[in-house]
Amino acid sequence: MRRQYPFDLIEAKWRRFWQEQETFRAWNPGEIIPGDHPFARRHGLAGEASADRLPRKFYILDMFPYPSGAGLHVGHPEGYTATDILARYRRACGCNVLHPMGWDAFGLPAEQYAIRTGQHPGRTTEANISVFKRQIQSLGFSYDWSREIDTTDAHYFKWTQWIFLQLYNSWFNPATGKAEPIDSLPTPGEGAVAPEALRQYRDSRRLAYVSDAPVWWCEELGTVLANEEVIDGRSDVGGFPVVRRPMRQWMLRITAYAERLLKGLEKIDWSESLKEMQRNWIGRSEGAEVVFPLAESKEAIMVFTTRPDTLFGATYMVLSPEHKLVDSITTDGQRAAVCAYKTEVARKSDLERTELAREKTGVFTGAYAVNPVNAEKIPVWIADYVLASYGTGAIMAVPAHDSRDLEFARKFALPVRLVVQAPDGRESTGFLGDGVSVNSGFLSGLPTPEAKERITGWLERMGAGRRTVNYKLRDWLFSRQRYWGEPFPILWKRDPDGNLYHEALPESALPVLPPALEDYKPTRDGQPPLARATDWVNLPDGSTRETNTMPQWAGSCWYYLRFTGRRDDSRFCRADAEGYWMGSSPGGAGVRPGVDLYVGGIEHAVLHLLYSRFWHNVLFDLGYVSTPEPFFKLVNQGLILGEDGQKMSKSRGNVVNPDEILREYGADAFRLYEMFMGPLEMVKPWNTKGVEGVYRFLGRVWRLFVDEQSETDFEQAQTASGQDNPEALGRIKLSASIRDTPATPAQLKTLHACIKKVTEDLEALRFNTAISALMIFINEAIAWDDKPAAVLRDFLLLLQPLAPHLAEELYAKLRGPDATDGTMAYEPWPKYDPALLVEKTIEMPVQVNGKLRDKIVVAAGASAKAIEAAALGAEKIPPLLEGKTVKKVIVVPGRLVNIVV
RNA sequence: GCCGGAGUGGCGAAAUGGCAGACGCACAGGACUUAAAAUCCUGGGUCCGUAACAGGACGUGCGGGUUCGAGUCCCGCCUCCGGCACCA
Repeated sequence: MRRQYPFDLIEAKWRRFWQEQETFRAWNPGEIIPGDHPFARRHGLAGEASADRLPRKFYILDMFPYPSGAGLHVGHPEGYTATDILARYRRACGCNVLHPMGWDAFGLPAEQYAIRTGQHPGRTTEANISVFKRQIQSLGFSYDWSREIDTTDAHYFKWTQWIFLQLYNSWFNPATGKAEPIDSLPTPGEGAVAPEALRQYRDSRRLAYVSDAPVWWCEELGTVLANEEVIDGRSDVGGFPVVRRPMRQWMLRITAYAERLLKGLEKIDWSESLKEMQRNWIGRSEGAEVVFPLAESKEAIMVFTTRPDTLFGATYMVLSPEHKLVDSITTDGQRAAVCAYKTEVARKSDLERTELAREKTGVFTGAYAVNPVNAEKIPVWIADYVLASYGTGAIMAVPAHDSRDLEFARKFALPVRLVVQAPDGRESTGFLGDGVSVNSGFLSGLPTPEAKERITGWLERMGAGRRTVNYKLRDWLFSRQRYWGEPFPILWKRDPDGNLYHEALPESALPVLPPALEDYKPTRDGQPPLARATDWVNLPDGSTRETNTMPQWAGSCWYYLRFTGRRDDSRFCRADAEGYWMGSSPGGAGVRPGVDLYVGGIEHAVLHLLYSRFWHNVLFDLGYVSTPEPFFKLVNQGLILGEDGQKMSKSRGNVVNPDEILREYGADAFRLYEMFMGPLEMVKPWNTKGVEGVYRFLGRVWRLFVDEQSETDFEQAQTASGQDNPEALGRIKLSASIRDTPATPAQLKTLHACIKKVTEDLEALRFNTAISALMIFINEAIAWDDKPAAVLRDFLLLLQPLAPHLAEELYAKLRGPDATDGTMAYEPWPKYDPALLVEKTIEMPVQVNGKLRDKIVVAAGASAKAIEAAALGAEKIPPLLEGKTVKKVIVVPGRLVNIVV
């Protein structure tokens, strides 16, 4: 295929220009803006600008990538192109745009590579970053590179460690619903408390705490994982089996924020599906805790239920096999069976345990509990369908109205008692919804919601239970047994009695750098690799360093805050910069709280997006940030599939490398195609033929502007010299058909229809239809004999966000050699004039009984009556009405006429 | 099972309740060319029909409904994609 236009020279030229001129540098309040910067010229803002003088801010953020060794694939630039178009559009609209990029570089692949090669992961990370950066820059994105971040850079992770210290030094005060300094935690009881007891009490309340509870251990990866990283009993990364195992680990108390994380969703502009995923993960359910005393002992079983109204229907109870009461309540007669069952359950993997099709299993403990509502003695079983990790690890079983309990009751011949009548009056076992209580003593006759109220009140008065809310969300397991992550700023010490305790390092000790290691390999027993660096671990005073590292998510929890400034070793971010860019300080009307637009993949729905909201809430409570939510509007770009419609993967061999596309068609065509494929949020297959389509469009734009002869001369000179000479681009002349002539009404209409459509589509992120509007303009304009320069100039302004290199080159030609400004990036966005779009005459379809039969042409302002008359008189209409009576004529002026017979 | 999202030509797709298929790909025909590529022009949902032009019927996953009028709204299904799942 013949080259459509010299995109390689044009694109290289403008990328260099933007870089050298710092065209896309974003300006913070208080910074000195050079007078010759196009931003200063546009806004008349040379010199120092305070926040209230700067224009309205717009913060457009991409989820920063993990720089893998494989380089960029075509999925990365999809979101980046969308955000770049918006960033350029907002600049043209007059906003101060923050559009940064960085590297989320701690993580497993670099470490695994280090294990194989013995090379320090920092070196591979550096190499990968430079590949990613070159690829990303080759697409002409308007990032402010002066704010680049690398999470593995000590200047950055110093502040990740610092935020950990803030978590460590805080507790969640339920009375205020906020995080507060740990020093403010009231001491328990009266009078003086022993230092040892006080320390333990505080440690049990910190937002970062140590726990010995069972955690997910992945032997293959040699580390523990968070709930969010385990999918169907396997690791999210690599798909290796994980097992439950008690280990001493650092946890973050995200559960304290469950309600806030839920509530916060109401105020932000995210897709309903994404919000729903977070809601499901948090898993709030309202219900009651009910206490069932045991018949033969002083102990009692606490259960959680969302259906306290069915208490009269509880015919047995079930403890999870791990429940702490199991051993003490089991009778001698049942002990052998219970032990055997527990052993069997412990042997099973979690995958097997949660196997859905599995038949229910369980064993009777021999014990009986007393139903508080009717003093009935009901048997206590253990079964693995009750999970230790949810609620209280015990349930009251109401087989008539719970499908799992029913299955279990049928298998073990336990009684089933109906206590809810369906709204249609039927009484049926297995009815799960709301109805009316029956066979339920003082609840009988009450609709379910009222019955719930009544019984909960009764339980509270009797001291047998209380209203409560339960969450599926678990605390965040925050430590990993890996090398390539942030070390914890924590020391372990022993008190005079020999008890081990932890202590935070002071801020002055940050950053805590990881030690040099020969061997990065994780261990099979969970001993972190850092423990091998004995010189690093052991301090002269006898204390030892924490050897776990933070998970990959730590660095990405707050990077968007770091972007609000440039490198600053004295604080995690400046309050004035944070206030301006996160939108809490003056910056014009309509400023949104948080990042204005955040674009990234859906895969982080319950990982990064939940974790960073949690950190942000804590930082907000502690007064370090000014908004409660980090990301105001969030959009997930859809996956790009291979040409075969399958997910791109190395093994399928359907991966498309952007470098090849760029070489063949250039960055502008690549950007345009990624956006033209379809709506941003949809899943869509790649088709390289489609790139040719938009490439041809750019060729048409080029040929519309340039003089054919001068371009032919240019091409021949290039071929003759055998090398690409960027200077020669200047010899290509504008087409003689472009003149400073006034535009005809038809030309203006074409232009303003295009302005309207592109403006509306960019506002709504409909890039595919914005591009088709540009195509329609070119298809018409290419036929014009005289091309008014002013019209084409506005067209280039519309093209600039989407295909910036070509637009800049043609704009420079149009402006002529005397023009002073080097870039069009800050030229004001064109406005459309609705008056120019008004038609003098309108063609309207005429339907008979809803079927299109004819068309009429009427004056734009024609009355309904006149339109009706014209429709009835239209050529093809009278024959169709013959012998029939017209019942009604619907006239929608400007739209259509429908004659009903 | 539950919660989201989607289903429109050969393909990617477009359509404030108002002419279904804009724009693009692929395809076919033509112009230019010694030829090809590139470019430019033309065509196109399906079926019936005609020498041709006309003309007609059907058509947005399926079945109903509301409406003068439904791809769009409502009810009931089917299929695909994503997420959650013995969560009491």
